[in-house]
Amino acid sequence: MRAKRLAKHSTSAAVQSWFEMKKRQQPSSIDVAHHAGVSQSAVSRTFSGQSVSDATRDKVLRAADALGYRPNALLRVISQQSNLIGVVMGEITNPFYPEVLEALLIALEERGFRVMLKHLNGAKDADAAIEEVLAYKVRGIIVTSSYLGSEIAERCAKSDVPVVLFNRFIHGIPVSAITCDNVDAGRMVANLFMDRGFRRPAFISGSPDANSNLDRKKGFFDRLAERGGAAPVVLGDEHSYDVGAKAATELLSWPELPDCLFCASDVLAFGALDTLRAAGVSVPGQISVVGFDDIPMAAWGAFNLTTLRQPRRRMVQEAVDVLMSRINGSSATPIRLVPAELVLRGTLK
Amino acid sequence: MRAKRLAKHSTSAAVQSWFEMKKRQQPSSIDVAHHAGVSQSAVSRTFSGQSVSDATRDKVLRAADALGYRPNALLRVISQQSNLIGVVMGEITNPFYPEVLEALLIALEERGFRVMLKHLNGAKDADAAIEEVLAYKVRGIIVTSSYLGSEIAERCAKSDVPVVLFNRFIHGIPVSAITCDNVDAGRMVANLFMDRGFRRPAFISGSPDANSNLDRKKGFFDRLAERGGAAPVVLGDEHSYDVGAKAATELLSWPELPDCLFCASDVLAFGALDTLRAAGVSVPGQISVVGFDDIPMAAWGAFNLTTLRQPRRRMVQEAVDVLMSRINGSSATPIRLVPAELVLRGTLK
DNA sequence: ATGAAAGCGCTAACAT
DNA sequence: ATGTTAGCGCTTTCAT
Repeated sequence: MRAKRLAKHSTSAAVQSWFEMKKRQQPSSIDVAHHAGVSQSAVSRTFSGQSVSDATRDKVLRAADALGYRPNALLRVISQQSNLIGVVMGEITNPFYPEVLEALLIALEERGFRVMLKHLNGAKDADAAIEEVLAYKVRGIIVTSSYLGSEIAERCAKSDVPVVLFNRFIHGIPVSAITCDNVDAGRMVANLFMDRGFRRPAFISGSPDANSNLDRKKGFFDRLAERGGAAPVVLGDEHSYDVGAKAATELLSWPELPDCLFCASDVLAFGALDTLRAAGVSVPGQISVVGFDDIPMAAWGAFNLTTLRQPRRRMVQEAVDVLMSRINGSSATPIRLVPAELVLRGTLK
Repeated sequence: MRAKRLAKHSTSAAVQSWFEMKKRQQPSSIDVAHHAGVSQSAVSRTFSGQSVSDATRDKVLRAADALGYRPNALLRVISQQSNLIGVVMGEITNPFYPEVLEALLIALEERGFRVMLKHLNGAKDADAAIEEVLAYKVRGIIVTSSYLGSEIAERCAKSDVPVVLFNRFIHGIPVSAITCDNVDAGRMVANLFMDRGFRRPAFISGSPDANSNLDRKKGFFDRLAERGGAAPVVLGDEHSYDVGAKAATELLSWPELPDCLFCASDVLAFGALDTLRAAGVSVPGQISVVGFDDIPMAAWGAFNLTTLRQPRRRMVQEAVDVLMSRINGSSATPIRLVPAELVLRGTLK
């Protein structure tokens, strides 16, 4: 009966290969049952922690051990529900995200879930990535990408598996989101610059497709305008050290150097800082620099960067909490804006 | 019939809740078949890309769309083989690993596999983590942890799913491994220091449990001894910026500063560099510093660190290749030592 | 406490 | 080309 699935591999003559292949097969609960001289359900009960007599349990465990049996955890997806969570993540090499990923893994595994990780390459394949993950009957999805388009979000909303957006929110559709209050953070930086009396602001931007980046920019620009500040120079188009460095090089060719610089992420700021300093510009003497994220490196002596901290741990905690309550039946799809925290360090005069 | 599984949730009176719950269920191929007026196998064939008439395919797709049906990709684990790969990874926040993870994800997804990611918290739960992943009937496992003990490796060898170790190798058991030739790299650094005429070497160590760390140290120490160099001072016990900084602080209190410093990882070197420079020590004027890994930050202006590059891409490529050949039936369990490459930058005199 | 038997959603033989 | 019928390895009734 079990040999049936082997039929296609074994010719009628090659009887002994049966045994070979049988050995290769992972043993099933039936095999264990036979070996132990009990019913298959006894095996199942033993491993799912139900009431079994000590004698039976003992026989089962002994047989399982002998055969190297391990219950197939995936099969719970049939009789019960899956305990898989899909995590779709872009920009893994931006130091902000490994921190997030680690926290997510810990929080989810702690609650008995396993994670299927899908890599996102820019904005374009977000759609396919989510479809893909959905095919594995995950119990929920966490998408950490600021590139997410709203069409995809709508598709998420249509699917009956709860989706939580991390670092991106979209109003008007029933999808939860946890994100730093980027607009407000941008305003904070504008206020900071105005309060200190700076006159010539500049902004180094991340990807123009990234929502978080746009929000930071918007808050910054709007608030400057409200307070009658000058419109900032804009440079950059991606979150990377090299882009920050290139933007700073461009700044240096300006007739007049800006006196304050807001970078949409810490990595951008690092590139700018290194370039400015290499050119003999004093930071913060001649120009103040503010970053965003507060990744661990921002605190390092080489940078000592004033920045806006995204409270990662808290954001992850909230994201997981929201996902859990949706999995447990809640239909609420809250959008949580977590305030960024200003971290004053040496790059601000 | 399908309502059966709902029985436990619905009381005999609450007939209408049946419908409610039915809506919540993900539709099955049978539902689609009914809706389309075809057999269930027609649905299966449509989605597994077998020969179906255009008319049937059309009916099926239309029905599937109406019902929001999506074939359950996990179930292939039953009739066929799983396409899941377990990736077990520690130290995710060490910048070396996100690079590795990204490359792994891309390579594996490219070949049609999905990854289940398990976080490893130090050495202690490696055993449980691997067991856990094994329970999901993954097709193969990649373990990236230099903390791996040989007992666990043996357990991997016993399991019939192929395991590839990344950054750790163990002789004498049938488990493949891809790792940088750490011993040789350590020797390279020793040679470098001796060639340049340094006399007072120091070494900042990562975790004493980490095999890669020990190998680097061994190669370094052995070669120094062979060439009649002084035995180095040893500091540190973990791969982190703070440990590097603390170690450097200790160095500074020495009566005589070492003239060359080998750090077992780039992050250690960064901490040491920042601390030394902050104390007014000239690098490389008074002391030369060499790191390990060549993570992207090592090339940044702030550090410009001389280091040993681990050829990440190539290592990942090899790891995936070896895993694939094992999955495709090969029983060879090669151990590949990839040579590190010296990258000369500004911190070496 | 235990075994027999009926599914779970799908793929693959088999039959038409 | 299509439908029918067995399974896949497990969990869950249902008897005993």
